[in-house]
Amino acid sequence: MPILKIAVAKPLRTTFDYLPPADCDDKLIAQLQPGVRVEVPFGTRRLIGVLVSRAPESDVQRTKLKRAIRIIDTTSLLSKPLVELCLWASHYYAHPIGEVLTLAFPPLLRKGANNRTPSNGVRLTAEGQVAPQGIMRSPRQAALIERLRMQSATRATLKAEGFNSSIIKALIDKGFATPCGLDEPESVTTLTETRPELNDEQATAVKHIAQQRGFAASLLYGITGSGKTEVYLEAIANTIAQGSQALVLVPEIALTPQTAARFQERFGAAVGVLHSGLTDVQRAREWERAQTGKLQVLLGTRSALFTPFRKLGLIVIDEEHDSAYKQQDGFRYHARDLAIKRAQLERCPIVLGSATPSLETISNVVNGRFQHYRLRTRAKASRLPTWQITDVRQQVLQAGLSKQLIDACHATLSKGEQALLFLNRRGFAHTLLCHDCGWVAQCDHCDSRLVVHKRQHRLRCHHCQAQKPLPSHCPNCRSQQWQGLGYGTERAELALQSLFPNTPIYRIDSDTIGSTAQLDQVLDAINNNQSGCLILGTQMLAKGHDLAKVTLVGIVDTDALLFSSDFRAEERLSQLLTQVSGRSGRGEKPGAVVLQTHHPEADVFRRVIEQDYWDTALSLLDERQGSGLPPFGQLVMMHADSKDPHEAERFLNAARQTFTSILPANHLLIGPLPAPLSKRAGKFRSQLTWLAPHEKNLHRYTHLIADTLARLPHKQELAWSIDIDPYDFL
DNA sequence: AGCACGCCGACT
DNA sequence: GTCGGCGTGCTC
Repeated sequence: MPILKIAVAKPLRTTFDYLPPADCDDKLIAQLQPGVRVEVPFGTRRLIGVLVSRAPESDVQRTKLKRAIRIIDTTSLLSKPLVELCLWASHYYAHPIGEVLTLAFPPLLRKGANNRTPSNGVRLTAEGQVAPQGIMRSPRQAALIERLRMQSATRATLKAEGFNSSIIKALIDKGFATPCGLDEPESVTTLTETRPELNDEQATAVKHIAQQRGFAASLLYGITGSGKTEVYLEAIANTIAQGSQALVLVPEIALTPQTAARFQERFGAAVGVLHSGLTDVQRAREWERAQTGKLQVLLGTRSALFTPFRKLGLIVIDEEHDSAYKQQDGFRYHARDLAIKRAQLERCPIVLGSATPSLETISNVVNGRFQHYRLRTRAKASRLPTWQITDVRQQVLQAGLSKQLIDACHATLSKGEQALLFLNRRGFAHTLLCHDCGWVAQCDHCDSRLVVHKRQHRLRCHHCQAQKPLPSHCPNCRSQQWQGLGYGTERAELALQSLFPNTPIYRIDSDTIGSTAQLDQVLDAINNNQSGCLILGTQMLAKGHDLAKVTLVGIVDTDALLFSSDFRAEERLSQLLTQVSGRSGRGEKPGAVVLQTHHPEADVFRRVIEQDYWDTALSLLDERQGSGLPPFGQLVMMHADSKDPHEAERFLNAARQTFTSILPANHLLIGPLPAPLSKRAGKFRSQLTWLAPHEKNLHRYTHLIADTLARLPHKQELAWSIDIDPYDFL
């Protein structure tokens, strides 16, 4: 008796064995592909599961086996490489298989809804698949069955092949075929004539990518404004010309209507866009367009990686260094790393683009696994900015700004140009302090201070949802002598308004910008500004937005990153400084960067200014090698949290005991230590770090570790998770 | 994760 | 005497 191994969308790390539904014959079962959805009884409930594999026998006792209720899909809606990717990812990240496979379906289909609304296509049903003898006396119908067994087709196509609608109808009436939404691929409507003129470097990259057959990974390393997007567009055009589809991933914040418009201008209706703002119906539509081959280009964020394609011919990862590609909760995958795996499975090229590539990627270039194309020329012939480091020690700052920076702003504005001030902290002041007794406003649920948001008249925690009104007097001593410590963007904006009373000031942070459309609007307003303005913003500004009139960038305060315990802090700071400074001087005018710091002597500043990013990264990589940290070893982080102050640590301690006996001596266990924010949202958090040297069968240990954690007795309220290749240590 | 089974306190 | 608290263990 054949057995169906089914994954259900629950945090269970195994598949479950089922007997086929009662009304299915063996031939049909033998044809079922992995990825097919199956409804199954599970405990007391019914669930939609996904077929992972078939097996002749089961290890489970015969009496315990249940029958599946129904097979939902006759053919898998997920492509074969995508199913393989899910299985691989579940294994690599030690994440429950059912939850990974579920991610590959749009929400509408997870509940078992039928994919396609009946439309102009026809495909065989389960009964039609298994060569029914009964209709063989109708040769035309038999021929149509044979035809459809090759591939489903639209009615128009079938008609052209000589099958009139009465034959099709007869098959449908007998239940051998069913209508489905198999449209013809939409033609690429507008391959715009006004292609940008490519320079030699761009043309070389495009040419080489076009020559790649099968899997090949390339880094497109180009400074800001060097025209990476033109290379993407041209490479995609080549892919489409060969009848294949292209997938483009961008970080969440970079997926603005502006970005989408750029692809749509070039490829018209052949472009699909997946982002967080879509409704379930819209999402299912784009998914289906990719799956059936109706779209040629899919532009999306992280999760778009799990979209099925009919024929994937190219993957592009823009801003590949961006940490937004790493999912930070639940299924903690890295979309860039998985994209590389997917390209291998799809046997297609992948292009990673960045002005500041990650050390992982640079390492792959150095050891020859990745091709490397460098774009040195700035598109508009503008020069790199000049740097000025300002020592703010013992200086009296106004609005958090040094005299040098304020003067530079005045000079810039007087020329009618724009200045961008980068301040990576939201709100008014990061701490509310009572001047008379020293009382400080703390979050009740986290181990952190509340941030003053003056306009909203509230205190807000930036680590959980907690907020409360600003107190009128100190709860400790009744004093009303409040002091707000530190400058957030809100406070800086107010202060700037009095320093520059006649200058428009645009503040860009997650408090002022609610949607990508809104961001687009503000960016448009800035680009249309004629007489100079100030732009004040957080991280949101560091990304590749085009601000052509900015000639001065002020980096107000990044000193916190100098002392971060994160081993990637210096890499990140180098990337941040390079990216932010790249905002300066993108037009014809040269740019300047003013960097404020309490540690002007720090190595990282010298490197970023004197060397180009590549050399900085090579030095960092060298240092990384000595420590055995990624990419020279593998890091795994185990998190636990609980309302009980000690339970999480107790749990991880017990885990560590077991691991010590499992792991070889050259593996390093660190902790358990309190998480950097040891109390967050009312939970006490602890973490155990595992650093392993690279070896072929590392995942074997990973699974032993995950199984150990799953088996370890613990209180109900304790939650644990495992993070392979962690990015954030918060 | 759910959901059921299971053994101890305050209510119709 | 029962309703229900959430501890623990299973789901093919």
